[in-house]
Amino acid sequence: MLGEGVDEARYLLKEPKQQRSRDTIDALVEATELILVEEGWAGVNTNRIAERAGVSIGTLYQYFENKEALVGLMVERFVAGQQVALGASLWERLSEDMDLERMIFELVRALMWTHQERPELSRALLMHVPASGQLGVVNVWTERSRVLIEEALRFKSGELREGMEEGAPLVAQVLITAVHGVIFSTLMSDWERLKDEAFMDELARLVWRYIRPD
Amino acid sequence: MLGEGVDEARYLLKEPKQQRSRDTIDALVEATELILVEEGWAGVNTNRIAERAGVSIGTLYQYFENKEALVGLMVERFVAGQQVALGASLWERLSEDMDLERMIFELVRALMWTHQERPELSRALLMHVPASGQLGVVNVWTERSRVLIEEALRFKSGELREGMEEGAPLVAQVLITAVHGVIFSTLMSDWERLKDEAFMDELARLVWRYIRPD
Amino acid sequence: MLGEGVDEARYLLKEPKQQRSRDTIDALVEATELILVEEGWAGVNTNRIAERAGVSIGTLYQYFENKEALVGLMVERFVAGQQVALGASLWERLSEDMDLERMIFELVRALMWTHQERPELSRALLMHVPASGQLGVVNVWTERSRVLIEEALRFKSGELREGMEEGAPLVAQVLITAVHGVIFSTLMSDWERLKDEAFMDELARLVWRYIRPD
Amino acid sequence: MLGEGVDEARYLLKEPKQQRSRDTIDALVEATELILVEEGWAGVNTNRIAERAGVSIGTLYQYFENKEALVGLMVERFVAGQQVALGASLWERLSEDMDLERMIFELVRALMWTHQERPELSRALLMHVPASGQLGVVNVWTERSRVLIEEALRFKSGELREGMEEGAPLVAQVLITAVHGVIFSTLMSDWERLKDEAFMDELARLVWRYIRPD
DNA sequence: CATGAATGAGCGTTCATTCAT
DNA sequence: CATGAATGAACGCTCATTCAT
Repeated sequence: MLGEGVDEARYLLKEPKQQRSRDTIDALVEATELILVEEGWAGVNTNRIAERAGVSIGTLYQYFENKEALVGLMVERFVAGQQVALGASLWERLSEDMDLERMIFELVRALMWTHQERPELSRALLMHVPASGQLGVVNVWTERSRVLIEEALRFKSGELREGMEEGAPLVAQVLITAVHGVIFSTLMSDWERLKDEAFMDELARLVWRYIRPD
Repeated sequence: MLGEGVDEARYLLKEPKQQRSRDTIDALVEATELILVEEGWAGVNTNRIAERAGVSIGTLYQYFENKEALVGLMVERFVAGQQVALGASLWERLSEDMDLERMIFELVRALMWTHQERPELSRALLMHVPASGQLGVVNVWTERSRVLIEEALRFKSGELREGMEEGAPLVAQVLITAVHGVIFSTLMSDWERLKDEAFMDELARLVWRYIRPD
Repeated sequence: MLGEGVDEARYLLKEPKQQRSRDTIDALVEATELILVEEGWAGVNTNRIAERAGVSIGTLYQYFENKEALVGLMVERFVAGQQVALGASLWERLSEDMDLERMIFELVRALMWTHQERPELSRALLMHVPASGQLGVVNVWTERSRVLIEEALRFKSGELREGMEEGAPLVAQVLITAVHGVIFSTLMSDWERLKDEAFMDELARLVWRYIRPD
Repeated sequence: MLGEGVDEARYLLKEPKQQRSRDTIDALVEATELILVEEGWAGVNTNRIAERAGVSIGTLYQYFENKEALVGLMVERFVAGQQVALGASLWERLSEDMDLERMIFELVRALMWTHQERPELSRALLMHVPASGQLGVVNVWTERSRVLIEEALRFKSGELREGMEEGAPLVAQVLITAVHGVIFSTLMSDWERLKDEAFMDELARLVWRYIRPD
């Protein structure tokens, strides 16, 4: 199965039982995202978040122990959402009879595509969240993607070059490191290029040439 | 020529004329670095910087218009220092009669080496400084490295595969994007691996297989 | 008559008619006591009281106009309880044919005994509740005890020294002031000593030597 | 020697070097006292203290790590001031050729006198400060007074009744416990009586009759 | 009636910056 | 020039209380 449930309770002081509560929490998380994107990390403060979410500051603290927990949930939701999107994208793009080269191209497109929908948020999170001590995010993000890709590649190890006998795991690792590395630096400098097909293909080619037999 | 002068005046309220002023500025910049590395961005505040530098807060504001300017100079110096180091490293490692494959390996090592001397500072800057609006840093860093590498590769375009006729510029771009991407994500997750030779060689192989003729 | 009815209605928004209401009120008062003893005055907040009492915050405000009223009732009940205990204790300990000296010793023991059952609550109330504006408590407490004692001493004025012709009222005043004074300062510093019999006897001796004939 | 130096540094973040700093600290401490007396503990908040002291809130936090430290210094100064006053008062009132009875009367007057100059502050501190966790204050206060009195009584043990052979220490203990007890409860109920000479004399008589030979 | 989600004034504290000495 | 005392806007957070359901 692709994607896994998110343990939101970890970030919440009490489980929301009514729809009203859930709406409040959603509004708070979305306000956090919005402010982060529009004003950067410096603008993210609890009073402003509450105001923007249309609730009082007291309400925020009914559901979240502190600012960190709220930001944590936002990040968690973002990462989880991207994993779901990645899973769905892979499901659509891949078929078992594809050869490895084609598959690599599709994997790269799928990976980049997850950052195209809300590139400003991807970027803002990448830039700002580490600064607030949520370093693990990037790692979790990377690790979960790696697992998805490894699964997708499971039956293709026969098409790898010599020296890559360990097969899918290693390819997944290389692929994810290179692709995420490129995504990260692109997000930081010129995120429009993430939508450039030629750029994607070039990146896929980088991976393919690395793993194909000589 | 490798490396270019740094326009420090851009960050300073007045040009330091005596050695004493220069010492004060150096102390402030170094204190900023130290605090950033030891306590993260959250610990970087002007009062603490001044205290650690052994000067009064008033003195800090004699030389810098605001906190941003001081941080800016620190970053600028760091990037410039790395460029000089990279230039020197390339100068040592490269010779004109190397073939392209060997050169790629040396280039990758040179690029990674610049982050090995003060990896905590590289990492801290990457993680924390963008958050304070110094986004350009990474780009400047990347761009300057790209120029250095392009220069080094100038006469090797004959050894590239077809489809890379544009030669050195493109290779430099790919190389720098991939390598920096990997460096960035490694700094964020597991910076000890930056010193792992096998890791460096694998990265060089990635690049080499991308650009070599079929 | 020993002890008088407590006017609980003064603290309640509406008279509880069913047992269920009375249980709710009791639970709230007891939760308040518990929290005060365990966490001090700082821990006493209405949300926590309601939670600990197992009712909703809204219910608390159905019965009490505000926090002060709830605390007031708790204090009132405590003081009233102590008066009843003191009355009962005197009833047990005293008999009409005792001489005054013996009576003094028994009175002192009775007074101290009322603070031995829940010394932490006595202490917590003494320390924390005045701070919230319930100053009168201590006076009421003292005054009611004085009345009880005065009654007990009514027929002993013949055994007093000269200069104490006013008899029981003055002795009661001195006794209560000295004993409560000592109880108060002992509660604040070293409440274990309240159970020390030698300590009680010394205190009784203090009073006795004061009032006895030369 | 009567009275001992106060370790104010324990409460301050940095030693005040200029008169200006000392004035600021004094203003803050006095503002704290004033607010405590006028509005009770509930009115004591750092913003108001700063405002009333005529300085900015930032200045308060230049000298005090937190609210507790400021309150601590105020209490410390008050207790120390009272000790000095008590010492001076004893010095004036006592002479070596006094008999014990006279001495007891003077001691009681001296003890009560220290609470007559600023009875509202004595009372406010007694009522409010314990509630904020500074319980030790009362004990320190009592203990220091006990030492002063013990010293004053040093050569009078010959005039005690049998059973008080331990002499001065025990008398000092009894005296201080009874007198402070009475002072405490009087402060809480009717502090005007602290100035009532007949009341003082009655209290002295209580003590004297306790310790005198039969 | 009971519930508990929501409110918001106000608290303790921080830190970039100014300015009298 | 250097100093460091002073400033004050703004932050994270609490808790007594209200009110729609």
